[in-house]
Amino acid sequence: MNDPVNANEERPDEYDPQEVEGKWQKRWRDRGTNAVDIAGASDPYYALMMFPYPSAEGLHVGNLFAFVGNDIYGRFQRLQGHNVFEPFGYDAFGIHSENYALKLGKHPGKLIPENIANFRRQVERSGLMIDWRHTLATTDPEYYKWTQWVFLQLLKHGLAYRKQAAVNWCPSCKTVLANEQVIGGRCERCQTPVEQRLLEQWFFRISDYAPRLLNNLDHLDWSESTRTAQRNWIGRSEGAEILFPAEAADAGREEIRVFTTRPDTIFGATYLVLAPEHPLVQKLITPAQRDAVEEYLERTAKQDLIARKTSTEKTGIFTGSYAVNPATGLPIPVWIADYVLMEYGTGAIMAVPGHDDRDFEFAMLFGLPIVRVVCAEGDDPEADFSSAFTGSEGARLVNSGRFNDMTVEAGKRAIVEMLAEKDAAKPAVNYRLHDWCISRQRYWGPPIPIIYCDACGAVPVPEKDLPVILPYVEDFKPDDSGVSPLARHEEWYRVACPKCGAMGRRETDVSDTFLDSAWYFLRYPSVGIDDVPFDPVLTRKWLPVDTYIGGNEHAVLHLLYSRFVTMVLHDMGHLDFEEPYVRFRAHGLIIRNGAKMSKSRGNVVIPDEYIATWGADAFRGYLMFLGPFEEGGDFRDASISGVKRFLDRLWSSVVTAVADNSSSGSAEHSSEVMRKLHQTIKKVGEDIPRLSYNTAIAAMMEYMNVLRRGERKPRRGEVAPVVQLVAPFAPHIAEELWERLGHSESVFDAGWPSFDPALVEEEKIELAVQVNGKMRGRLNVRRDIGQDEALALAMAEGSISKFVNGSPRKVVFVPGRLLNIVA
RNA sequence: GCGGAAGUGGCGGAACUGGUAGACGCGCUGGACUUAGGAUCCAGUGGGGCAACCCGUCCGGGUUCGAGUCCCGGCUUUCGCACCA
Repeated sequence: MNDPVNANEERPDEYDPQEVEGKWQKRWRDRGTNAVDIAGASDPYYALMMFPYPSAEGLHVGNLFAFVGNDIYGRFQRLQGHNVFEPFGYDAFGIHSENYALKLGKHPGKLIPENIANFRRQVERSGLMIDWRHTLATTDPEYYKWTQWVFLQLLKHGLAYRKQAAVNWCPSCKTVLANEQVIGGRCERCQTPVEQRLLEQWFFRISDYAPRLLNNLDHLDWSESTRTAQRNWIGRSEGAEILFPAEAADAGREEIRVFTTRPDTIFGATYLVLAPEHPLVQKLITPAQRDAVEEYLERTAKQDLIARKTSTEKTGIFTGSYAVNPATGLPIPVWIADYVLMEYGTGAIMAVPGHDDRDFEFAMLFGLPIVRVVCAEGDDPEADFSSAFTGSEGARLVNSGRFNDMTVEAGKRAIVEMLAEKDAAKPAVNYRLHDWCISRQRYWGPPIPIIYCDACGAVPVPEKDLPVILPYVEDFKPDDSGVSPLARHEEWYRVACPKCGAMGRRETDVSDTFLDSAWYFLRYPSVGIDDVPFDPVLTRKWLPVDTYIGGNEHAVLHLLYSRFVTMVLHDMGHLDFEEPYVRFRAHGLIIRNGAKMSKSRGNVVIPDEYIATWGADAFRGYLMFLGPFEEGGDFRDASISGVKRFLDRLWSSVVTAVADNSSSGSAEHSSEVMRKLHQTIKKVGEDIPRLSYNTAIAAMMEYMNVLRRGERKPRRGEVAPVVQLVAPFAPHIAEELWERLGHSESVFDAGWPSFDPALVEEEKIELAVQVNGKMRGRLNVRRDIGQDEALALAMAEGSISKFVNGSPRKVVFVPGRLLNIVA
């Protein structure tokens, strides 16, 4: 590796990143360069980055990649004249921190401040334009006081409720997980198979907001991939709810409600299936079947979610009862099977084995009848099945009485209409989105502000009594009792009921970390204000967030929850907007050796050593030059040197220009250099808003190549604008060079250079000449050359005209670009 | 299985609405300056051919004067979701 310190000893004016960066970081602190006038800003711009969980390992390149990408954007907006607010904070509660503390045998309350201090050091060393007066940590009582307040607002408006529910339980983390934290039946954090448990939990009614959360997506300026992920997660399905009359085991009449997206296939519904947890199950078991069914129910109840959700083989049992298919009037058996989920739809389905893969598999296994009711064009309606036919395009209904020959779409409408007349069906919409379980049986989170009283029930802690402080306890290790470690601390949870004064008991669960992060962006401008969570005036000035940049791993978790909380606060009148982020861009992932960075793979890159070797500016530039910001890239340190060389050359060009006093002022400029300069200003200014950072850097490199290959030394006017262009990427060197160019103010207050559109256009161009679409030559001509003249010039070239036999049949001319002679 | 994104030199990647494929960088080759260089500077660098030229953007078709870009079919990689009725 090269050694900038030694190099510096030999040549005093050599670029020494450590010295330059240290100098400017200190000066930014001393001068308050990055501080924003929150109350007085006239042109506010809120450039938000996702706040990190302050891990003990410190900031890794994945974090830094995202932060730098946002910082460049923010600094660019500032150079455009905006008052840019770029705050930073810490998502410091949660299982991450707690598990790590447990591993070390330390208290998270001690560990987190150390980690935060380390993060801050790293972030400052990286040169981010952070206003440190507006930092926050979710673990700060001054912050989580308002997290608890948010919970109380939802409770007050009936959007928080408590229910006993089968929840995802991670036996390793010993806690309940949200559906979003279960990946493929396993715990998101430790990959342990998740089990089912019944616990009393607090839920938020996010499913009530499903339609709005879905519909608003159409109008948000967000990365398409993120919007698609949210749409899929919300999972809207349109169909019908259909009633199947059934006779219970005791001869009573029952109705089984099913949800289907394919009402057109009802003539093929040859049996019904209930989820094992379905409330009608007991009523439908006939005496003859009782033992077998009870045995089955017991077996499925014990089974953990992973076995149930990922098992490929179907299991099930006949109840002994029959229901009536309202379309055919025929009796069909009612089965129980665990492939039907109680959480979705009505917990019961009409099985159409001819046209659903799962039903087909089940019917084959248990010998249930399979009827074809939809037929692709040209297929034989009476042919045997080898698999379910699930297609619909161009298909027609068959074996469906008077609906025969209808298309699938027409059949859907007609059949629901027919059944609706008998009150046996109605159109229905279902969402996959479930209510948000926010209870966590852990220690390291904000206590849920509820007090249970024998007389009054669940009583909210009065807002004036917030925060409910998380007590410092040494004994915070979770156990598998299903209750929080706080439930072992009677001195904490025993408290008077706020309503009646009788002795009550605090809720001992804490809330989900995602609640902490669901509203943090509202707090930043108001940090330091302690009587409201977010000041109405400041909020109106700064929010919603102008640009949010973050990882797509939060496409459905954090981004959906924060949209929900914002909508709720809007509906309550606390906010005058209902979407928190006007513009969201997902950045790519930095991988190493083709794999995602992770501690277990041992391929995590810590920025510190790179910054120590190359400087923050070169490292920032390298991260951005790696590939398109929205796609990420493979980290390989080999090519950092390219960016460093570019900065070295910029440095020496400016130093040379400054030293050469003779050329200051209005010296004549080479027109080639000036043209390239103006083209570069234009390109960089267009690329940054598109987050096309890699091509912006390439453009600056190109310009520097033109400049240094020129006949004479670079002059001020040729280098000063580059210092401004490079400033968002490499802020320290830019400040230093800007100062050396004789400016006393920060380069970030110097504005963005403008370009002369007339200068951007080349007057001489290379016109591409093709014959029959094949490249045959290039003509160096005036930009505004006409077709006839170009053709004449082309035909005069022997190397071109030799491909043209006789006179051209056709000539295609694209002015300024290309001439194609079709012979 | 469903959904998203993507396949371009030795490598990372450029190429806005179809119009000069390979910008920029790494690496590599040669040269200069040097006691030396893993520093710096200069030149070259998709493949084939002495050359004229020919071939080249995952594969196969198609549209077009012209396709990396558009259409149809297939393959591969990758990231989400996954018995959602």
